[in-house]
Parts: sequence; structure tokens; C-alpha cells
Amino acid sequence: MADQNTPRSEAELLTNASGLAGKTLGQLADYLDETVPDNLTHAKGWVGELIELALGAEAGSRPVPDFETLGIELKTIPLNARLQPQESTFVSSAPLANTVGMQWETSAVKAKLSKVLWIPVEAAKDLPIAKRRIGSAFLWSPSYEDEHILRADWEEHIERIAFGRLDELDARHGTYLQIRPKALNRRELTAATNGAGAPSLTLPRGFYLRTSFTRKILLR
DNA sequence: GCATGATCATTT
DNA sequence: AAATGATCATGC
Repeated sequence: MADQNTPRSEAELLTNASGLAGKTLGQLADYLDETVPDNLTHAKGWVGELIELALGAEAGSRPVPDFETLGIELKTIPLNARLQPQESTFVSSAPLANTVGMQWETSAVKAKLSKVLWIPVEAAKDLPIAKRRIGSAFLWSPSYEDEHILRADWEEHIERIAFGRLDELDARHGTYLQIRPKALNRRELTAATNGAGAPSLTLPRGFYLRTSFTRKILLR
């Protein structure tokens, strides 16, 4: 079983993560003295937080990788009954103000995706949460081709934002990386820059990896 | 409000 | 059934 202290090395983290494979969320919750919610409607982050606790992630809500000294980001990946990803993966909030001049190389998206520890977890809706099994964790970094496409997507999104075409933002753009709302509700507003370069307000958005892309990652 | 963790619910 | 758009919880 994984311990609750932060791992000192990548190998230690991988060993701990591998130790979760085959366990159910119920077993892990018992071990950690956590309560399994009846459903995730009001606990959407519960699985991710449980795994963080099990592996000793320390970032909390700070904008740094879960395992800061190792430079590794932890992501759970929900699997359907066919063991394929069933949801997109949130990466980071999208910058909507003063985006002119932003570069992929120094972007939050590139930083977040540079090294990810993926942990597959069964998530079929008809499977009780406590009975859902954790899968085999694996460390991933984007391939050269992946990064090329991610960069092109990011640049396309940022260009749209930089020109103030906020009304054109929608989830259909982007091959691997899409932009979708990331807010409490549709009335939420955040600072943006409009087409005239003036301050404005718009719905907060986030960058997400399409399910079709995480499916490819899983198959590697 | 924005960062963390995501899934839900409706539309296509 | 899959994709898009909307939403939920928590901490500071």
C-alpha cells in the first residue's frame, strides 16, 4: 500500500502508484479513513483527491505540479465499461486577458503536460463507486508528434483569444486540446481583453485534453 | 476570483 | 453514444 508521505524519487512514486493497481476505491478509502460518497454529483473531484492522498501529493491548490520536486503531475483517467477513457481531462485555465505575445514554450499547458503520472480508474456509471478498481499507473510525456499538435492547438486557441474573438471560442476547435467552460455556472465572469484591446468580461474557460487523445495515450 | 480536483447533463 | 456546454466542491 502506498504511504502518505511524499515520495522522494520518481521510482518511489511509481512503486507506490503501482501498488494501488487492482484495489478498489472502497478498499483505498477504508485504508485512508475516507468516506465513499454515494455518487459524484456533489463530489466530482473525490477520486482524484483520494489518489492524491494515497500517493502523498502536496501541491494542494497551489499552481505547481502535484509532486513539485519531481516535476510530475498526477491525473486520474476515468474508464468506461470497455476500459476506455470516458471523459476529457482538464489541464489548466485558459488565459483570456493580455494574451498577445504569449508563447507555447512558457505556457502553463506545456508545463503541466511535460510529465504526467496517469492513473486509470474504472468509472462506468452503473458500477458503485466503492467497487471501482484502480488500474496500472504509468508515467507519460508527450512525444515529438504529440507536442507538435498540442502546440498548434494551443497557438490556434491563443490567437483567437488574442484577437478578442471570444465569441468564437468553442469546444470544436483543436485536435487534441480543446477549450471549454470552467466555471461555477454560465453567468460567471472573468477578466478578458476584447477585439479592440480593451478590458472586458467573459465566461472563464479551461484547456482540456480530448477523450480521443487520452485514449491514444492509454494505448501506448 | 482563481487555483486545485473533475463529472454531470444536455445537445447533436 | 459521443461531444459539447454546464456545473460541483474546497481552500485561500
